[in-house]
Amino acid sequence: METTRVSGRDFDLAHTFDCGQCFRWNAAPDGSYSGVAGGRAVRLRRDGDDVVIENCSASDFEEFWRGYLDLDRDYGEIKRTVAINDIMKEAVSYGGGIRILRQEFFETLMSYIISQNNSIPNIKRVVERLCAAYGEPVELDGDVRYAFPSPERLASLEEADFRALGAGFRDRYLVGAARLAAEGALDPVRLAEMPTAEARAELMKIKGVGNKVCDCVLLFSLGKFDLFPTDTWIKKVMAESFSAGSVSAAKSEGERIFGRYSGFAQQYLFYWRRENDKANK
DNA sequence: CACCAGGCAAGCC
DNA sequence: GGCTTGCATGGT
Repeated sequence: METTRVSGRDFDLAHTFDCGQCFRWNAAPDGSYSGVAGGRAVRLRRDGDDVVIENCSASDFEEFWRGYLDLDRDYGEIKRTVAINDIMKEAVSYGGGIRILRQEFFETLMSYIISQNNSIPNIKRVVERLCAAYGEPVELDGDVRYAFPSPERLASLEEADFRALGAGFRDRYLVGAARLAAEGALDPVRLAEMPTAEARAELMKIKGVGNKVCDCVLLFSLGKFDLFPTDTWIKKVMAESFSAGSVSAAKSEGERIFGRYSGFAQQYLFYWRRENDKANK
């Protein structure tokens, strides 16, 4: 099996894949993580100071994984810049191995529509069922995995099909988004080139996409790092530690303070606050 | 049994 | 603009 070796500097597998940004990566008992993206299935394993990507050829790496894993970015500089106070130092120290994955646009859009008023384990279940039912099979270690389905494939589904996967009331949003994407009305290249505010206005026209889902899609798939997605956890931490008492205040404060690094700061805070809550229960 | 989960749209003011 | 309510489903 072909493997590719990369630097593990500022790159921790658990931080990156369990920080809540993605829904299709799973830890094995040995600490490795496997997942599917870009129509490719791989396993990642730490080896000393390196990370080894299994089932990854040199061309797979250059064409896809280098960008997906955001390996050309200097996270040291980002962490120094966002560590502006004790809370941020704590959060950065806790999740210092997070990298913001550059996920595929359509998958991210559909996954975050599913995420609304839902729990992370359930989001993962529904997305996995969607892939198993309608995605192309991909092999890893003799196992069959499934790629995220294309817009064209999902555009042929009805509300009842999404409902059957456990999507609940989000079924009509998913139908609408899949059909828009299949029509070519949502061009990720064009959206990525647009200024953040314009891209937001464009995405928010989709039923089922509000402020938070919109910001997550733009941050986690199109590299709009100047956004500070504000969910229930970020609302909590911004109220507790930055005296920003409402969702709108939390978002505008976060973006004012962290600027072009808002998305990184948000993810350190989210991971730190949510994991600490789990630990204290 | 309630209550919550990486929210949102619609209706109201 | 901001505030309230209903919403499918599964877990605690």
